[in-house]
Parts: sequence; C-alpha cells; structure tokens
Amino acid sequence: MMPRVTSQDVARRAGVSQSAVSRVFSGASASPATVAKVRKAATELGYRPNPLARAMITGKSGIIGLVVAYLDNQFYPVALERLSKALQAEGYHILVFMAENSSDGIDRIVQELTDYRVDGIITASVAMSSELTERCAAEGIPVVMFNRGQDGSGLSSVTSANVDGGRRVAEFLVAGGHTRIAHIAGWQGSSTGRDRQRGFVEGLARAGLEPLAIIDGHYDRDIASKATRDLMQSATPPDAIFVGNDHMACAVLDTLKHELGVNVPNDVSVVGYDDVPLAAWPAFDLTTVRQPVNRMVEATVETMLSQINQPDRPPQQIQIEGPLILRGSARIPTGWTN
Amino acid sequence: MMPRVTSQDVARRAGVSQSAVSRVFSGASASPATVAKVRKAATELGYRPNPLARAMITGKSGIIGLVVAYLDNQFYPVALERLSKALQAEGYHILVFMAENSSDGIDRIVQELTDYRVDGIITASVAMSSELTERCAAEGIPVVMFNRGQDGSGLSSVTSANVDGGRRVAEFLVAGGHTRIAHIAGWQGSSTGRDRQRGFVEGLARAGLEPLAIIDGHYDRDIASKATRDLMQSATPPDAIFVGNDHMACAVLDTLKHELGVNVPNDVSVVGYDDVPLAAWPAFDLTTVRQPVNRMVEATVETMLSQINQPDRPPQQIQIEGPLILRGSARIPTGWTN
DNA sequence: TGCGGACATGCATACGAATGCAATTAAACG
DNA sequence: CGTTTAATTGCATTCGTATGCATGTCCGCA
Repeated sequence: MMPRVTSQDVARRAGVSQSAVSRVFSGASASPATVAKVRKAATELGYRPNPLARAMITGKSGIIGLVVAYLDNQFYPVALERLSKALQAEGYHILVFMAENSSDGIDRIVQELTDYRVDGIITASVAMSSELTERCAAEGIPVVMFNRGQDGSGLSSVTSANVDGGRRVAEFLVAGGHTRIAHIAGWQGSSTGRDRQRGFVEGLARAGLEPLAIIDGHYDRDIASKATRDLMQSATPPDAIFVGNDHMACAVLDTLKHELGVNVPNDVSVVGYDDVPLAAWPAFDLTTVRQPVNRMVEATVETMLSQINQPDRPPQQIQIEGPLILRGSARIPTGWTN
Repeated sequence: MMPRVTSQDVARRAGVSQSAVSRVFSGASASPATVAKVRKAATELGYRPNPLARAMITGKSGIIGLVVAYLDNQFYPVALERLSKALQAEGYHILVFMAENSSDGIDRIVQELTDYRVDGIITASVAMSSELTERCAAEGIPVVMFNRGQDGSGLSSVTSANVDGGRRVAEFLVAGGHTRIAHIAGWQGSSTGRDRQRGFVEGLARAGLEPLAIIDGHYDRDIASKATRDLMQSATPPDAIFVGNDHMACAVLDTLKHELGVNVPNDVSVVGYDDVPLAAWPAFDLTTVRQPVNRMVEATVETMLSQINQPDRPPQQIQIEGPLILRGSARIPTGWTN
C-alpha cells in the first residue's frame, strides 16, 4: 500500500517548486517550459491531484448532491442515469442520497450534503422546507429541483409543462368522444401532480365538462389499482381515465385488463404521463404525455452550472413542452393531428 | 455566505483546545466535563466536523464508490436503493458512477474513485481488468462485486446461486413435461449469464435432454425479442423458454403474446431470473427465480465493512440461494412442491 | 505523606494543494 | 543600452481536523 504521489514529488522530479506544479494543474499561468517539465514528471510518476485537498482550499469539491425518492418509478432511474452522465461529462461527480419522503429525513440529508461541501444540490421529486432552502442559500449552495417546483421557494426548477400537458390530455379525450372522464391524480402534495390536475380540469371545463371523479393516487401502484376498482364498480363507471403518471397508469391497465376484464381502449381509454420506456412495451402500449428527459436533464445541468459559476444569478423556473404520444390505450379521435 | 463553524470556534467558546474538540468528535478519550462543555458549545454554534479535512488526515473519506451499468433493468435501481440505504445507515455515503461497459470507461472511473480516496468500491454487473484490480489492491481499496463474479480476480463477490438456480429451472421445466426447451441466455461475457446457462444445461442433461437452442441475449430486450421470433418461427419451435433475466423475459413475453399471438403457458412456458417487481405485475405474471436482493445487499455491505476494517482479511465469494417463484407464465407440474 | 500510574489536555505538526506576496527574470520600449 | 512593465516562480501560509508527544492532574496504595 504505497503512499500516493503528491505534488511535492512531482515538483522535486521536475526541479520546480510545489506551487509551480499546482499552477500547472489548476490552470493558472506558467511558462511553456515549466508546463512541459511538470507534465512530464507527473506522467512518469502517475500523479493525480487530490480533489479533497483542493476542496479544502477552494471550497469547491467537484461533487454535486443528488437526492432521489422514488426509484421504483422507472422515470427516475432513467433520469438519474442521464444526469449522472451529463455531470460526469462536465467534470462533476454525484453523491446520491435516497430520501425517505419525510421532511425529517431530507433535513439530515441536506446536512450531510453541506458537510461534504457539495457544489450544488439537485433534488428529484423531493420537497425542501423553506428553512433548508435558507440554509443552502446561506452556505452558497445552489439548488435545482428536477421534475418538481416549489412556489415561492425562490429555487430553480426544471419541469415539463404540466398544466399544458394536462390540458392537452383533456382536449384529446374530449375529442375522442369521451364524456365520463375520471382522473387518478399524482400526489397533491407535489406541484407536478397539482399542475397536471389543474390543466386537466381546465381543459375539461373549456369543453363544458367536469371530471367524473378525481382520486389522489399518491404515485402509488396499489392505491391506483384500488382507485381503478372503485371507479369501475361505481354506478357510473368512467369511459376514460387520465392517470397522473405512467407508473400508476401501468397498474391501472393491469387492473382493468387482467383483473376486471375491461377492454382497453374500447370500454375505457387510459392516458398516462411521462412516457417511461415501459409505456412503449407491447404489454402496456400506453398513450401518454412525454416528458422529454434529455432536454430536462440538459436544462437542469445548464442551470446548475450557471448558478455555480455566477452565484448571484437569479434562480429560474424552466418548463419544457412534451408531445402527446399516441398508442393503443386510448381511442384516437378521427382526424386527430397532434 | 458566512464561513462555516470550525473546531477552533467551538474550542474557543468551550474554553478548551482545538484538540479537545477533535477528540470529542472522533471518539477518543476525554473527561466527561470536557465532553459536556464541547458538546454544548458545538450545539450552540451548530458545529459539524468537516469530513473532507478529516479525510485528509485519516485517509478515510466515508465515501464508497458504486459503479453501475444497466439502470434500465429494474433489478439495479432496486439494488441501488437498498445498497444506498444500508450504507447510509452505516455512516457511509455513495458516489455513483454510470459505466459505459467499455473497459476504457471503467478505467477512468476507477481512477476518479481512487482520486477521491473512497473507502471502498462496489461494482454492480461490471467487470474489472486485472490491472485495475491490482491498482485498487495497491491503494488498499477493497472491492466487492455485486451480482457478478470474476474468476481468479481475487475479488470479493456476492451473487445468487446461479448454477443451482439454472439447474432448478431445468428440473422444473422437465417435470412439467416440456421436451423442446430453449434458452435465451444472459450475456456470456458475464459470470452470471454463464453460470445460469451452465446449471441449466447440466439440469437438462441429468434428465437426458439437450437444450433445443441457446442464444445469447446480451441482456438486451431487442435481441431477446428477435431471438424469440427466430425460435418460434423455426421448424421445431420450443415448448418452453428459459430466459437469462427478467428484463429480457418481459420482452420475450411481450413478443410471444402480443406479436406472435402465442398462448403462454399453454403453447410455451417462460421462466425468467431475478424476480424484479415487474415480474409480479399481472401483465407479466412471470415465473422466475428470485434473487434475494435484501440478503444480497446485506452480504455486500457486511463484506465491504469487514474488508475496510480488517484490510488483510481474505476476499470471499458469497452465493445466496433464491427460491423459484411460481406464477402463471409456466406450466406447473402436478404435485410440484417447491 | 510520598510515589507510581492512569488519564486528560494542550502544543505543535501533518495531510496535499492553492494562493498572496515578493523576488527574479524576461520582454518591450524609447 | 537603460528603464519600465509584465510575466514567472518560489516562499510561506492557509484550509480544518487528527494525532504524537510532553506536561499536568488526580487517584490509589504503601
């Protein structure tokens, strides 16, 4: 277990001072001759700067904290993968925390993140108390919320155009001739869930309709299944269901097709939200609103970087439009063009 | 952006030396009186030790590197979640890297992990060159492979009992009266894929059978689908297919049921491996060999910790048995008891 | 009362790289 | 060719915590 090569070692071998080595590797100015000597010595010794030591001085660790909650919803593993790769490409590394969705848990997590002097925090579908928000601001740690907004928090966020998406689903279902349209909503404690619902209700209202029923599915498969059973076994079952995300929508489809023997889309149309890879599988073939993960990730990374580099840049709320993806789980209005 | 509270600040306020504060927080001995004073001052100031500074001295960062490849296979997000929580509970944090499965990429990743002086590395379904293995050994960084072994690497690994699992699937299918049994195998570049196949072929051999066909599915849905089509459209289609993991098995089911219109399990039985949550969904209802994630994670964490604490402990290869989970995708032999 | 030992504490230094400052050198200009 | 200015470079210090060493304290036991 040999001790690692330090900048001292490189300095000695290159015949320069430790500061020279440091300057070469931190991009400060140095004469071409020195750079060459240092680089050569460094390669020969296999020197790599110690990011921890560097972090002590500069206060920048090169680490970004990522807080995630629902890893069983396929949307998040996918997003995690993209985020991770994008940030790696920018030279950052990702410290991942799984959040219990209690505010208590989040509190501890943010503590530990700040302990490690992370350069920024990305939260995926996780809420932060205003107290935490302030603490991060005080420590100068930028925060970007992914796939969730928070009113009045003054935090940057990147979401899809949820209100608009909900509205488009309503228009689509109405155009398809559906009249008894129910909504198994995303968790109402999340902006995402609320916004989709709001847009959806607005959209129906424009057509002079009201939702047949609205049930909070809490982003949970079991709750969504139960809601489906309740809806279908009521006196006036729906002829269409808009589900707050694909994760629940798959459960809804399962329940309709395999448990209740309902024909989709002839008896009931189902529309989801996210367009996770699963949705395209033949077993589900789910009509859904796509959240453009790639562009959302790009926007998140870009926002993060600009907040890191220009600390007094005001936070921004970015919304990205996504198309409605037509598949087999919902009747398609004749002549419908996206 | 106030500067963080340091052990100096606490020392001043408590009327003791900085060393005293350090000793209180690093668990070294101190008189009850000092401990009390320090704790009090620390709480009042909101002091938290800086893990980076600590890491500089001790060489222990409290970070464990996790290298993951296939996040679209539901098995891994689930494992990641459990691993993360288990390690968090032990006071460790997780630096996540997404690996392209090129050896080149892995090389760079391990470099960066060692740069951060991680206390250990866990790889999930990722291979390491012997050169890397040596480097880690030289740096004194323990490595544990999750869900993959590597012969002769001298690395610790935690897998399920893959050979045995494959064999049991063979016995099960034979007992079910199947005679033309095909195998869409896990990637033959992975020990996991090879072992399952080996056990399976052995199991058939014991019954005097040979596999109808063996196709490497490379853990890829598209390849598995194509393999399914090829098999079914051949002159002698199989009456059972053993698929190397659930991720591919779902694609196989999709292809059989929705594309080829084959009845499962009447025309063809399908058995998978992993028992990911998806497998239990009504849409798939997949008979499969369970990999006991919880116990695998426990074993992984335990192995990791013991290697960290006792550096000269020999690496161990742990195998964990998992049951065959009977569901609807495969004919159940009459009188079959698990 | 006196002495040895166990324990507590402070001082000083180390970890590895970044950086302000001063000294040195090279370049540029008249 | 002298002088001003800019560019390099080294020295010393810093970040925040851990730890070896020396000193100091208190207790027990004879």
